[in-house]
Parts: sequence; structure tokens; C-alpha cells
Amino acid sequence: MVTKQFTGSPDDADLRRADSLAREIFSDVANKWALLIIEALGGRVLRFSELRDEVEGISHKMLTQNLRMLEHNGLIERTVYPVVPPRVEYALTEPGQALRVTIDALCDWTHRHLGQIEAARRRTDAAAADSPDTER
Amino acid sequence: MVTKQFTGSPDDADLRRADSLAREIFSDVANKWALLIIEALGGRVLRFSELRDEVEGISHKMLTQNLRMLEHNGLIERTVYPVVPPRVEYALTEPGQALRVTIDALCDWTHRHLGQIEAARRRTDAAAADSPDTER
DNA sequence: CCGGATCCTTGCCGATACTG
DNA sequence: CAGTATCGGCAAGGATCCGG
Repeated sequence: MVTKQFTGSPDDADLRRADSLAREIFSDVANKWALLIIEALGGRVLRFSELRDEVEGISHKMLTQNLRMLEHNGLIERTVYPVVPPRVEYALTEPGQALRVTIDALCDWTHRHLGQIEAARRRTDAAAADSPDTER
Repeated sequence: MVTKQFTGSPDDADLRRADSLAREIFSDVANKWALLIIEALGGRVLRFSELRDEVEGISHKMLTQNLRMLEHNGLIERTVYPVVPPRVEYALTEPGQALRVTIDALCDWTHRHLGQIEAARRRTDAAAADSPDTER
């Protein structure tokens, strides 16, 4: 679990601090765009505009915003080439790579359970169409 | 990756449909509360109020909302006991359990990299305090 | 090409009150 | 105890313009 129990041990102040930090990081990382960006980067080095094409559906603003956040957490590295027009490249750092592995697992899970989930949806949708007293 | 390239093969309509579904599921699942709820459930069977206590910080509304969503996707099972006062229990289904494993990995990652991330933050924060021309 | 800043819309989410 | 419905504030996020 991310959240630990409060045991009342001597230096639990440290524990709670680390805990809230974990929560914060978790919240940063557990968001759609961040995950998609990391997955899009993979082991590659991509420019800003390339990333925008890769992620598909992300807006200019969300991309920069998340890139800043990821850089701030040390998950990606940003390299600026002082040329004109500007060239900026993004790549995963080591922690970023490690995170990507777990995100890959998440993607695998999604694909492996597509069928089951689709079926479950049809079931609950059908149930919703029956039960309501507003039948007919 | 969740998003596949458009290759122009025969029945790519199916592929794109499955793809958009994957995206949708990914968006459902890649949200803070859903992840925390699944992690809180673990292998256990919990009542609504127990879940609310476990998740810490979640509101009544967000909890029900996400529980409905997770049930709709077949990741959790909802059992209602027709007693008074009402007793409703939630548990992970098999797909839910599988997902939990990958979420565990995410939690592990968070804890293992707490230090590196904290360090990275201090570095970029320090850099932000230097560079601005608004120095002093 | 990159990205900051601004405006404006949308919907998220919390608080509250009410049913079974 | 569990769940729905409604309202309101506020922040997320899209579109656009400008500046390096």
C-alpha cells in the first residue's frame, strides 16, 4: 500500500512525511497523460513535436505541463540545443525507465482483459436496461 | 503501447475500435482514486464504510462513483445483503486481482525511488531559484 | 520549433440534504 | 448504513496569441 498505518512509533514524523511524499508522487504519476507520455517515450529520444504526434490527443498545454512535472521529479531529461529553430529533446532517465516497465505491465493487462471487460460492460448495461422501474 | 499505428490493413476498423476501447479503459483505470481503491481492497472483502476509511481522503461521492465505474468494467464485485441496516460488500474479481498486481508494482516503484525523486526535486528547485533574471 | 501567458469553457469534486 | 440528487466553487484543460 501507499498509505501506511500510523503506529505511534518514535519517529513517525519521518514516516508520515515520506508517506505524504509517496502520495504526492503517486498522484503525479497516476494520471493519464503522464503515463501515456512515458509509454510514448519508451527507450527513445524524442523532440517536443514528435511527442505531441506520438501521444495523440494531447494538447500543447498538457504536454508541456506534464513534461515539466516529469522533469521536476527526475523521470525525464530535457536537452536544449541552442540552434535556430530551437531543438529540444526528451528522454527517460533511469527511474523513468523503471517506471516504464510497470506501465508496460499495465498496458499488457489492458490488452489481455479487453474481452472480459467488454463482456462485463455488456452485462451491466443489460442489467441497467432491465431493472429500472422506468421500464418501457 | 496502448495506441497502435494505422497500417491500412484489411480490417483495421476492428483494430481501431479495440484501440479506442483500450484507451477508454486506460483512462478509467489511470486515475488516482481507482488505483487507490483497488489497492485498498487487496484480496479482502470490504464494506462501503470500511473502504471509505481505508482509502483516506476520498469523499463519499468519489468512492461511489469509482465503485460504480469499476463494477461496470467488471473489476470489482458488489454484493448486497438484504438486511437492515443495509450491508454491501465489495471485492476484486479475477481481472481486478490481476490489475492489482501491476498496481503493486507501481507502489513498489514509488517507494524504491522516493529518495531519487526527492533529490531530483531539490536539484530542479535549486536551479529555478538561480536562473531567473529576477535574482535578488 | 518551443513554450510561456491569457482567456474562457467544461466538468470535477466536495458539501449537503433526502430516500430505503 | 448505503446510495442518489443537487448545487456551487474552482481548477483542469483547450484555443489562441505572442515572444525567443
